[in-house]
Amino acid sequence: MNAHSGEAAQHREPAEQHQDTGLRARLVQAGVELVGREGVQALSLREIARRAGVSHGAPRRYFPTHLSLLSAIARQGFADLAARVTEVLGAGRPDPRAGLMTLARLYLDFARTNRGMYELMFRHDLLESNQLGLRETSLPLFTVLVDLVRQVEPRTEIPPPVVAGALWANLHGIAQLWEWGSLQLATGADDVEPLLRATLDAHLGPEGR
Amino acid sequence: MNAHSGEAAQHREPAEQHQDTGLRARLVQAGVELVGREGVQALSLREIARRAGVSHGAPRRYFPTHLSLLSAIARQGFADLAARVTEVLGAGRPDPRAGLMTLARLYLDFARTNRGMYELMFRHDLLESNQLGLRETSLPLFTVLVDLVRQVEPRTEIPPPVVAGALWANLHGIAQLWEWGSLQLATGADDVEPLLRATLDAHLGPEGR
DNA sequence: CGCGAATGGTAGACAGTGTCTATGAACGCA
DNA sequence: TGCGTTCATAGACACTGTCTACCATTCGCG
Repeated sequence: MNAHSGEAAQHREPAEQHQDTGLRARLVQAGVELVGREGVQALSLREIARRAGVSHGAPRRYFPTHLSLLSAIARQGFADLAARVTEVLGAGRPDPRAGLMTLARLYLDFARTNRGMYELMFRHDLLESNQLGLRETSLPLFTVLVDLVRQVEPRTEIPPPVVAGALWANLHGIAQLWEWGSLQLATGADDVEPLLRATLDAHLGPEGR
Repeated sequence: MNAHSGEAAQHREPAEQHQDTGLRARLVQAGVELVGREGVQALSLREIARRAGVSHGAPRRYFPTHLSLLSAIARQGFADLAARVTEVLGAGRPDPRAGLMTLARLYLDFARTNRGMYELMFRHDLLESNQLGLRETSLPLFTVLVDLVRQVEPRTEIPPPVVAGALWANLHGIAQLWEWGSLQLATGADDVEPLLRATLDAHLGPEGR
């Protein structure tokens, strides 16, 4: 990520996460807070600039277009998600099956508690999808998923990347349809947990196996 | 100014599906064509009005807001999808498993060939989600899915609606991530078919079973 | 020290958007 | 004939993203 070593530290701040006073970082920060508080539709360029305390023309020096600013905000979201994953999975994790369950729950939880950000992260019409550094941010996450799948089921005719892809798509679909309310309406459920267990059982085989 | 001289709307029209000259239908029609040709972002209220040959204020009489017009367009999309499903599944139904495969393929094919419309149909920020008649349009489709699931696997501890919900979410996720290109990038595949088969096998048990 | 230049932000213009309101044309019906 | 309802037009308003002209610092370096 990053890709912008040139910008970051003019003053060599001691890397304490607090206040990178550069406007670039302030804009992203303002965008992150804004999307968290008011959702994607609040992320107009001018409003972000307002929250950052600058004029509407200021962001243009760092982000040539609105989409590039939104992309930077979304990139922050991917980074946060990845951080949570490594934080949770980094600690000793003997059982890959349990790890996958944790990962799945984490994914859905992230989508639920960061609605706006999650929506932004998958609104390809708002992002520079084909730009370097965006999908690449979510790729290592996917390899983590593939590795876990490979561990939990080393022998099957279906290649682990395909299983992982199907599982990811399933989680993504659940996150989206659940937030939308469609799944509640369709299945009559009010808790996503059974759906989640059914999904993991489906892709990985039943728990006991 | 014109728009009225050449247009006398009361000339009989034999109810053949052709040209319901009412402005309301013309606007929806124009929107459907527009989203099919140029995508969701082309669906501005003023552009739709332009394509329908009326002023930008005209739609307001039939659709109080932009979202209500977009909702009507999306509703047309749901209707088209439902029509395709009943058309394909309506004929002799020998094997529910094959029926589900057909349904799944149809779903993905619809999403692929009607990208803009499919995107619109699930852009809840562009639709009056809690309005009557929208999610209800997709509900019968879901019951069809549940019925097929119930037939193919009558005994399992997981309730058929849950299996159907997970399957639907999976298809939706695949459609979305595939169209975005994420799944191709992640799995390295260039054909969605293996993913589709793996998904059905996962939720319904392996083919032979 | 001094001065040109680069850096980083402001402010205004422009076309486009959704919504609202005032206006007016055409028609049905008494 | 005249009135009222229906239906579309046109303009205004507050936004939006982009572009461009303009300053104000600050820095490099003679």
